[in-house]
Amino acid sequence: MLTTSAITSMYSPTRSRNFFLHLLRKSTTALRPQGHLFLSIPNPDLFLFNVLIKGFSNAHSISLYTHLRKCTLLKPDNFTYAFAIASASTLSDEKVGILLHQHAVVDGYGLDLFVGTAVVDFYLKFWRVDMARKVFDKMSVRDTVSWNSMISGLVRNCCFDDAVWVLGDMLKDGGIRLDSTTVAAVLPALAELQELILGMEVQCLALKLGFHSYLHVLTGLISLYSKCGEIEAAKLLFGEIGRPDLVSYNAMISGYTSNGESECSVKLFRQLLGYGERVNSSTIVGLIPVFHPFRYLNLTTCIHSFCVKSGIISQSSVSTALTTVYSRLNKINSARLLFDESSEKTPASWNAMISGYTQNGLTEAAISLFQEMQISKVSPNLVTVTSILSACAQLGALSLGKWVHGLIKSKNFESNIYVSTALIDMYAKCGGIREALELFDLMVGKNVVTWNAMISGYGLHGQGQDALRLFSEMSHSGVAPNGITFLSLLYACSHAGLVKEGEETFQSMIHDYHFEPLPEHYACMVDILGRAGQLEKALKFIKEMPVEPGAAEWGALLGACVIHKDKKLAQVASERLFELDPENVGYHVLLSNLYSAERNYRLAASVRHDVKRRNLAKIPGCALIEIGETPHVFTSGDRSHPQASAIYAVLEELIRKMKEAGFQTETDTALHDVEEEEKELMINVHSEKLAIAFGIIATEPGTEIRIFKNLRVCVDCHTATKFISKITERVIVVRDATRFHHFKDGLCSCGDYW
DNA sequence: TTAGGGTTAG
Repeated sequence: MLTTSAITSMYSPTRSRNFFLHLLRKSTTALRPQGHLFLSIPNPDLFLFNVLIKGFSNAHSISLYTHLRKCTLLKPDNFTYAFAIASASTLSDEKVGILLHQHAVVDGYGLDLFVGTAVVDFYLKFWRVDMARKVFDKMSVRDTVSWNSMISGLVRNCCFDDAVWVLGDMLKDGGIRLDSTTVAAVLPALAELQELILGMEVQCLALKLGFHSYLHVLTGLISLYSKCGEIEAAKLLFGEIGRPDLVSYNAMISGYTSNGESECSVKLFRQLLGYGERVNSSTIVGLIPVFHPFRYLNLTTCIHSFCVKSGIISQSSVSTALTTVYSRLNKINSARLLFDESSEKTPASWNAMISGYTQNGLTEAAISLFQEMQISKVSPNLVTVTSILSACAQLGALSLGKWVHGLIKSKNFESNIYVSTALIDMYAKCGGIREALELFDLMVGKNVVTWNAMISGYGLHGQGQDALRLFSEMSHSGVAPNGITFLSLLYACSHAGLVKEGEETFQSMIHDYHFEPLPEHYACMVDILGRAGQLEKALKFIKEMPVEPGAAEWGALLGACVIHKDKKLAQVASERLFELDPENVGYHVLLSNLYSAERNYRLAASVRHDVKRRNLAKIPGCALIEIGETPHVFTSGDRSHPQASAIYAVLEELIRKMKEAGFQTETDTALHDVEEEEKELMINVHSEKLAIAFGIIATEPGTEIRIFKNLRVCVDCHTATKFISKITERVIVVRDATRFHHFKDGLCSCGDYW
């Protein structure tokens, strides 16, 4: 170990400076300024200062620099600045580096090769791409290291296009040779951009220059090929490595995973464990996409216990990755346990848990954890707000959504594409289609998800033509549609009763866009035809499908049979459904409704009995209304609300007025085999009617009433709401399980089509 | 040189 006194004794003109430097390089980690021994050296020269500034390369370097300027007559040179600025890059505060840069500029070293390179690197580490770019462009002399710093820094800042452009400039600059670092730096950018051809050119260059077989180059190439879907090429390269290290294993594992070859991925992972290799967080993270609901649960448990045994569970990236894995497996309790046990909770850990909840539909849990996060003084970041917006959208929590929007504005998160897309989706799903459109129109750089969110928003509100118009705009904008785009379009057609347009979209998807329909697309077509009453055509469509029809298609047909009261076809569909998906209670309910409507109570009862026997519970319907920021939830026949008696009185009065205006209770599809009068009573206290009645009490006359319902709105409530909107002169917006209904002046925006 | 918590359909 080299102590400060040792340095002092070594510092004599007789010793060779190179030898001294050599010793220092070997043992800088052992160096700590003890007292001010060094500073007591008589007349230290600039060389010694520079060597020590470089040697420490941390906050001590900055103290030395300050001492040099304040307590000596020495003048810093380009080396001093280069080393000091490089040290400033390791600090958490950017102010020091900016100040040093200013000093260097004043002293005329701002664009020096070494200083410039250090400055570029510094700015890129602090996410100031523009400043780095400015300095780099002004430098008259640049070497391989400065080009490499620029390229790797741009990649770190996710400026992949720029990184590739800079490589192009570097190649044009004839005097500069690229090295293996250059190649390794640019490969991730090419992988991210899926620039396979350019990547192959870079590979050729690496071959020509003789560093193709370097481990870090090969690893970069494996990742490039995997991300471009060329898994075979990646496999070949992996085979070329004699003794792969952990990093190349990780690249190959995640390559298999992202190409859907889960089995290979898991096999390689097991091989890695078999070699007794340590696994790191990247390995686990790279495996995440392998985990689907109920797959590899055993493997997860093994990985988990491995992480515990080897101690890497204490790394927050590992426990965060495992939290994500458990929530992907729908094992949300295990995820929560891990989250609670993790000692160091980074923003990513919070986000993994919050998004785990939203992705499993546990929106209330997501929101309450979000509140806990704020109590813990962890500041929500881009990812947090995106997840919370998704929870708001699912829940219809407009007031929280608006509050989050305010937070986003205050933190300047609006320009992020995930955030703005989630905002559009939130507004659309909470009934604010106008607000959604305003944000959408203002957005620059929309991706396919953004377009999909807006298209499906239109669909949700029954604006089928607008959805189709937006799709044609999308086609002109150069963003390629995906499966979800077509699904959203088809749903938009379905909700708006646009049969011809739906069929055209389906055909265009296959023939113009060469998109192979998935089961969901077929099901959606069945839904379009079936809802429109073309039941035979729907059946024919199912029978002529090139793939075996599944529960989705038959389910859509059964739904249509119930709407159009076709018992015969319903029996055909349900027989298939009970085989294909015996656990699903929804089909039983649909069938029972159909039998009830036909007054065939014996059959209806037998279906219900079947449901009971198998312990398949029907989801109870409930409706939610927000008054101010307080949500009020009602279930059918609910009397638990403090204002229950007032609510029931208003409802009674409304029903009297409705009947005067010609309203007749629709009891056809009610489940129960009871007397007409009694059925009417049950139906009149459906949750949404109670919520609307409360809305009328709790808001000023003329205020729009917004209701959220977990199930599809029933025919009777739909008709009733139309009457109520006219009688009370209110706009009533109801979001049910599949769409929005805007009631006004006795009419609904869905055109009675839902 | 590997990986990373996030948005769209139902």
